[in-house]
Amino acid sequence: MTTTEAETSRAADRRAPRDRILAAAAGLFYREGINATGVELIADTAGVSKRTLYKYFPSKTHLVDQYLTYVREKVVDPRTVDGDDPRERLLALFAVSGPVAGRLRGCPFHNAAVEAASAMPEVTEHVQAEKRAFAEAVVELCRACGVEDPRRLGRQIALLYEGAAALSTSLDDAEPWAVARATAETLVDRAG
Amino acid sequence: MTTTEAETSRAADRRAPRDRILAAAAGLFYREGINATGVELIADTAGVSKRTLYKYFPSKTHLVDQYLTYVREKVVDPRTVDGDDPRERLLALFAVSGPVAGRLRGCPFHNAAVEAASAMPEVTEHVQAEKRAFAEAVVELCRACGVEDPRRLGRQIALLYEGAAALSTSLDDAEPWAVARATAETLVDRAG
DNA sequence: TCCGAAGGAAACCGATCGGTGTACCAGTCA
DNA sequence: TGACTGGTACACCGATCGGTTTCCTTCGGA
Repeated sequence: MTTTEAETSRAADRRAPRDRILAAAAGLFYREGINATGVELIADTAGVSKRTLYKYFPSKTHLVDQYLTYVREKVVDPRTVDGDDPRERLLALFAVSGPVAGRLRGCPFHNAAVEAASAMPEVTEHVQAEKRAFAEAVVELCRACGVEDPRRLGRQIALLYEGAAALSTSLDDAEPWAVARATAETLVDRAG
Repeated sequence: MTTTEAETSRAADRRAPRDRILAAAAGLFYREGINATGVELIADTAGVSKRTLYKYFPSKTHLVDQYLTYVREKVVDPRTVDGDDPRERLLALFAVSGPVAGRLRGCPFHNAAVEAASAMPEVTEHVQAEKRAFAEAVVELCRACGVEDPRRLGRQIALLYEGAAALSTSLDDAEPWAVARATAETLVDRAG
């Protein structure tokens, strides 16, 4: 008991702050935007002093970068979706991601790329790599469906995904996700 | 001669500054991002003093709003594309807009919505209205094509357009535009 | 020739940003 | 008990932002 407490407290106290900071940053960056979120607010939200934040993340840009890595593991990812039927796994991409209370904010990676613009080029590269990996995973999933031209279909699906994320944000309406799913269904069945 | 000179000089001197400011702001907002562009840089680029800029635009937010109005008239717009064949007019949407030297920056409206985020809610509304009008115009074009379900096809085309704009930005590659065009072609012919 | 409005240059303002430096405090181990 | 470690609280820094004000020049019209 005491040993367990000691262990967890040691381990938790050493790792918890970083995770709390990352979780706070993720929520704020995504909902409020990267440029609109100051490091002080992140620190306060995480229940941590600014000094500690800068101990774990040498700069805001590093924090943004780690945020993207962090969010990749939480977001609907073709490599993460499990199930037997590859067709179902493919279409599962178009389930509106998570219980999005309030405003739809679209793809966090694309948003980051837009906000980073010419500043923070490392963020731009990170997003680029992520999008490439995503498209490749979709192609792989299409290959598992046994369609004739998985590369072609995969790019189409990725395109629909991106369009749904973007348009649902601009319109603040989830309908594009449904349209995208229906269109993807059509394309998949046609390509079979 | 003198009257003409006097007239043009009067008219030009009174309207030129505003247009120059708007043009400068449009280029900078689009290429460098809205938040990353300061009003001082806009004024300098337009060859105008900050004082004059604030004479024509009472705040940066107003300038952003006018920028969106301004860019709508310059961007490929389904209501603007002329030609006889509605099918060709529809597919013309997917020509990469303009001679985009350097980085692809996607849809200026969507970018503005992302950058505005929770700040500048009037910009968000402006973008929302624009996207709705755009989608409606695409549906109208689909109706002119005589397809069975123009609403459905129109939303699909609008989705592909948005996806191409977003994905080409994230990947910094124009290929999504070609994929979108090809997919649109397939959908149009299928829906005929 | 004088006048008055318009505009340019630049200082200035308050706020906020990312990032540091410092002094203090709570546990832990010897 | 006493040093060490990691964290907090908070003032502080320089830079930059959106926006304002002041002073001065210019130039068209009576």
